[in-house]
Amino acid sequence: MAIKLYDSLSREVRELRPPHPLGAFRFYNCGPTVYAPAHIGNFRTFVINDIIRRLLELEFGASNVKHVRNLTDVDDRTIGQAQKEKRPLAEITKKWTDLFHADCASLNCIPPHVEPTATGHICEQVDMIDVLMKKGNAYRSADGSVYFKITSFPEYGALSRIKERELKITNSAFDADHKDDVGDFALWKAYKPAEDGDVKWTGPQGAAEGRPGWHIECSAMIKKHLGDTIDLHTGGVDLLFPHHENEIAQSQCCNGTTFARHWYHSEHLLVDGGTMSKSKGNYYTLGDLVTRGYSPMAVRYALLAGHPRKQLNFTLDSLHAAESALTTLRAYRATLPFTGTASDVFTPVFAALEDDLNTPAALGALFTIVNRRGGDAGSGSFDRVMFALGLKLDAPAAPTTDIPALVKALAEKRWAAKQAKNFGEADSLRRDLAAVGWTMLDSKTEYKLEPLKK
RNA sequence: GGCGCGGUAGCCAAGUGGUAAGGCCGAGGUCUGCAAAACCUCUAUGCGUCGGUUCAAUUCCGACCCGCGCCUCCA
Repeated sequence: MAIKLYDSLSREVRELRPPHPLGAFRFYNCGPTVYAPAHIGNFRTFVINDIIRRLLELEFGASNVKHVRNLTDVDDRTIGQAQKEKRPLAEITKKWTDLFHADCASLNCIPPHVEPTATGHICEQVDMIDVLMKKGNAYRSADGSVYFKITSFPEYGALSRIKERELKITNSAFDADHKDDVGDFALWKAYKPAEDGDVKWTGPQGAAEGRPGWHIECSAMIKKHLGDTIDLHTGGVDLLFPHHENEIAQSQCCNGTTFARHWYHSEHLLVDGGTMSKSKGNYYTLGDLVTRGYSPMAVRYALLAGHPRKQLNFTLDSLHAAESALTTLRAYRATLPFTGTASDVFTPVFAALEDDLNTPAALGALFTIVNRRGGDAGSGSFDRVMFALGLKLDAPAAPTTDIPALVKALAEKRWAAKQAKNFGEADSLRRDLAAVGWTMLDSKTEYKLEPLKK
């Protein structure tokens, strides 16, 4: 089968073309800015991109996919955070990079093959800016910054359909900058001692010391690690303009060829029907949800429960639903005969995924099959589905908690009473256990202790 | 103002020009001393409102109402 995916540039669902003859399928996904913990909205995008990665591997073979995702470790926000904490930039970005990696692992996201950083590619960025200045696509401003001249690129706006004249003229746009045109964007930002601390590098020829603008990093890292043309470029919708529009302008003017053959943008996550914000109290990181007793796998499931190109309303109830659904899948997996991957009972699930990444339809198809039982479903074919969705069923439903001695003692007592068929006492002890927040799950020969769910 | 998306059962959420996937919750049942798990059954004559096209519309068209996103560095 072929993977069909919406293309934001042509605005139609198109087949993802096979890798070009010279090598692997080149896939770039805009990564996080590492100045704070990523929130679950960020992870919606990364989980969706993880599904794309998995489908590409299934379609073209794992060795024929090259996946690159960057880390933005120098920009206004990272520098601002370093200044606020009065610590070196690298220390701040290392801390949040480590947490990001840990969260991705918890969510069972396959790491990209290359994870370049902006600070690790200053030369490459400067080189591109040099070329753009020489070609007349960029100019130095009075303060030594360098701007891209959007009128030099007639196709500017093709991706976002935003025309130059529609850009709002804000005060700040003219106050702080020295650009010729509101639409022009920074390739290089001149050093500002009051704001930038000690963060500065030697700039392009003729420019002041400073740091790269945000957009150029992706263009430079893509050029270095994937080449002048890539097969798929993805990110959240918010990046469509200006970030991706600007990437196209920079890369195509510099390289003189098509930048990305396919663009894909996932929609935002809403929480309780609205935008997440710290002030509304609906801003969640993965850590917040784990602290509340939800498993990372349930978070992943919940993030897949809506169509990636539609806003998804995330609620704590949806996490309950996800935990229950995963329990059902675990139980189903346990009933399957041990077999290879030959069966095609799960074809509808893959068909849904390959039809523009319809994850909710895929989950629907999966449960339809699960509920019907029968067919020649076996563990191998089922595990292949779980791989595509990235659902790890062997992960515990919730982190195990240490069992207090008191609870253990009560449980032993009740088990003894039950064995003696002293059911009155056994029931009474069950109530005592509930009072301290625990419950006993009996089987014929043994029991298990679990914390009571709220 | 410009560009774009959406309104489907208590909640979340697919989908189609021909009569509403799936998950959660809820109800009933089987099985367990009880509880839990598991399994079985049930749960939208209805898809924002009003018109139109059609043999047939939730699905196409128009208007309207409501919600959401982006419009210079937010995934």
